[in-house]
Order: sequence, then structure tokens, then C-alpha cells
Amino acid sequence: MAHSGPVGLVWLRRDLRACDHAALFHALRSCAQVHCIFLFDQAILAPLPRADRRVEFICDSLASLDTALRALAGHPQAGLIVRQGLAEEEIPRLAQQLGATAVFANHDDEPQSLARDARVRAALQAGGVALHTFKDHVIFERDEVLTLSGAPFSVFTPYKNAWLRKLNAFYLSAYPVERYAQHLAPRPESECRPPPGLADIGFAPTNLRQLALPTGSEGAARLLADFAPRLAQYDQARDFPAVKGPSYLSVHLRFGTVSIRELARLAWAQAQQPDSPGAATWLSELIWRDFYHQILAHHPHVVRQSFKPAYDAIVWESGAEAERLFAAWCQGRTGYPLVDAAMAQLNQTGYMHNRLRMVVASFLVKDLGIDWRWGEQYFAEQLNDFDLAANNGGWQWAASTGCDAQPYFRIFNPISQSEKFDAAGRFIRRYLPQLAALPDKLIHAPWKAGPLELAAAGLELVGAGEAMGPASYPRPLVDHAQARERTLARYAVVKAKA
DNA sequence: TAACTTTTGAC
DNA sequence: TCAAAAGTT
Repeated sequence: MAHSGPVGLVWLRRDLRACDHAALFHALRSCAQVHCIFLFDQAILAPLPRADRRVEFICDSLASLDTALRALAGHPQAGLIVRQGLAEEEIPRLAQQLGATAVFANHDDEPQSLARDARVRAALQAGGVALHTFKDHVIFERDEVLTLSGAPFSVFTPYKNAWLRKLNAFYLSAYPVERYAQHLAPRPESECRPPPGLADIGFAPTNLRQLALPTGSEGAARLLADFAPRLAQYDQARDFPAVKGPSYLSVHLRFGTVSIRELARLAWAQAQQPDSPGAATWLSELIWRDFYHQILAHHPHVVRQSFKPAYDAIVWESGAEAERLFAAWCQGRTGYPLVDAAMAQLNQTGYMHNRLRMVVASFLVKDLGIDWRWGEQYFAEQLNDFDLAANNGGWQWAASTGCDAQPYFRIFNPISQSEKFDAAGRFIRRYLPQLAALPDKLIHAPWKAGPLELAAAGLELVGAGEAMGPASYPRPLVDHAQARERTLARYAVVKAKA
């Protein structure tokens, strides 16, 4: 090699892009030769089902990242090194093979990731290699936004105000990796191969290609270009699942195929303008994301327990009956059309509209009396954009067990939510075609239809657990008014403790 | 980022 | 008589 000077290794994890990248920038600035690796971590892949949309999303995005790195370097032998194995073994092994003296990565504050990084750091240190890590995934992390007394915030609104006060153009500026792109090193001959396909790592294809979900940084750019003209109306459109209101960028934020700084920059700039009320609302959603990441970093116990200890006294439903209710919820057979349509959206696409995440979470916890962790786990398995901090925060919010959660007596009515946010039944009809012929008035609660109306709609109502044909739909699993009373009684133990 | 019940007040 | 406001969970 003609190059001299220190060799660095950038370890990419949930930051699969080649621009505005903190770890890549710092590596390029301080090392004359920089290699990039993505590791398929056995500890993460092993427990997954053999068809998983997230794995396919990663594979597609790695191909795009590899191309981007070679374009950035300007020579074809640069590019992404991809390996498979255990992080604490493979990262030190590769560092040693490349002669790297430092490894660069971005922070990941999930408890398991912190533990993994500590093991990798120790293993690297044994070989005299340093591990440098950086904030990249959020605008403000860990201890960057604190109360005047130096404590972490646990209520969103004051957190948001402090977050906005601290924000300036510097925190939103991109890391200019292009400036040092010539430091990207050619890969060793043995590593010059395209990133593996799904089959190469033992996975089967999903329906990802059929979904309107573009992958990689180009996919994120396409979604952002599509969303930018809609941003000004985001506040008006975001609550209606039949409307194209959201950005659909959550999965790209999760895998880092888009930079949070780029998104926050757009939101912040537009929020200054009086004609864009949507921008401030969307920026608020990005701040919620920082908020929950910060909560997880300071309170890792939320992964297992309620944020508020008093709520651990709640006794949830259990046993075979609870399993039956939970299975019906998972499969979208609760008899409440908005809930079932939402679960169908999740099961078919790996995405669910945010309004509906609240509706189905409230239904599981406060209509069926099921432990919020069961729902959290199901979302973790199904959501393309699954993010531990945000998912846990959302579930604890819905269950009223979380920081700044809704009060326990706030119980969504699945019928009113349906009438309010899918008044014309457009979303319900998209995912529950057997209900399509019901009039709008009845589509939110089909059990209220008389025999003549059912016959006219070509619909048959069946009891829970009965076989479902293409023209049948279940009767409601529970009565909402009764369930509401049971929930108020269930949560009474909290009031007694507080 | 609630829903439900009761009270109030305009007509 | 009914819609809006207020009180409750």
C-alpha cells in the first residue's frame, strides 16, 4: 500500500449510510486508512424466524451502502466488509487482520448493546486496539438535556422546551465525510466481494419487495422527497390511518439509512415559518424519539418493569383464557374492526400507523387486561421500525405505567376512535374486505347490524374461536363498557399505593 | 394524544 | 330541550 499512517475500522450497526455519519467522520479525520465493516451478529440473528423483513431490509441496504462507499472513495476496491459471527470475536479478529489500531462506532444505548460493546471493548483492549464511540443516532443523548438540578427529565413537555432551548445550527449540521473521503482504504483482496444476499446468511425472502418500502439511503431519500411537500400539513393529516400523512421514515431512522440531523434540520427550518404548522408537530415527534432514548439510557429497568414502581402491583390476566385473548389480538380477530384492521396492517406489512399503535395497545391492555409486555414483545417481532426505546416508551405510555404516560383512567373507546379517525371506514375496508359492503354507520361495530343488514352486506358474524370464512367476521371478544369497569378496578391497586 | 356523567345555561 | 361546560374516573 502506498498509504501510511494509522489504520482505522468503522463498525456500522444501526447507521447504514455513508454520509453525515459521526463514527465514519471521526475515523476518516484521524486515520490515513479507513475500513468499514458490517457484522451479522449471531447473537441477534439466531433467535429470529428464518423469514424476517428487517433482515431483508438490512441486506438490501448493505448493497446500497457498499455502492455508496465505493463511490465516496472513488475507487472500486474500497467498499463494505461484511462478516458473520460474534461481535466480541469477529471485530477484534478483523481489526488485527487489517492492522487497525482503533475501532470507531456510534452509540447504541440499549442495555444489551451496551453490554456487547463493553465485551468488544475489553477484547479489543487485550490486543491494544481502542474502541471510540460517538453520538450519532439522536440529536441529544444521555446527559445532554437535564433539568436545572441536573436530573434527567421524566416529563415530555419540559424536556421538549429544554431540548429546543439547547438546539442550534451546530447540533443539526452534517458530518462532512466527503472532506476526508480519500482516506477510505481499498479492501484486502480476500474481502472484495459484494455483500451477501439473504440466502447467503440462511434467510428466506419475505414480501418486502411487494411493499412500498424502498430500502437503503436512496430509499430514504425517495421517501423524504415525497414527504417534504406534505410536511406543512402533517399536523392535519397524521391522525387518519387511511390518509398518507406520516413520513414513513421510521424504519430508516431505525437502521440509520437516513440521518436524524437531516430530518431535524428540515423540521426546524420549516417550523420557523408561519405557514407550516405541520413542521413543529413533526419536530415534536422527533423530540419524543430523543426523549425515549434518553429515558432508556437513564432507566434501563423499563425493559423489564414499569417506569413507575407502583404499577408493578397490577395483576394482569393470565392462564389459558389470557392466551386465547392475546392470540385473537395478534391475529386481528377481536371483533372490533379498527383494531383488527390495524393488526392486519401490521401482520401483512410490518408497519402500523401511529394512531393505531395507540388504539391496539390500549385495547390489549385496557380492554383485554393483558400485560403490556406481551404486546411490546409482539410489536418487537413484527415491526420493521422496531426500536426498543420508542416501542417500550409507547407501550408504557398506553398502559399508563410509563413516564409522562396518560392517566390510568384514560381508556380509549375502540368504537369512538374508529368513528373519529376512520369515519368513512376507508382504512377498515382496505384490510377487512369482508366488511366492505356494510354501511359506514355500522362498519365500526358490525355486531349492531340486524339480520337484514348483514344479509345485504353478505356478511356472517361468528363466535370467537369459530372457523372464519372469507365472508365471516367475529363477534366482539369483550364488551367495551364492561371491560372499562374491570380495568378501573384492576388499576385501583395503583391508587391505593400512590 | 379520552370517555363518560352530571350540571349549567341559553332558548 | 339540548349543547356546552364541568366534574369524575
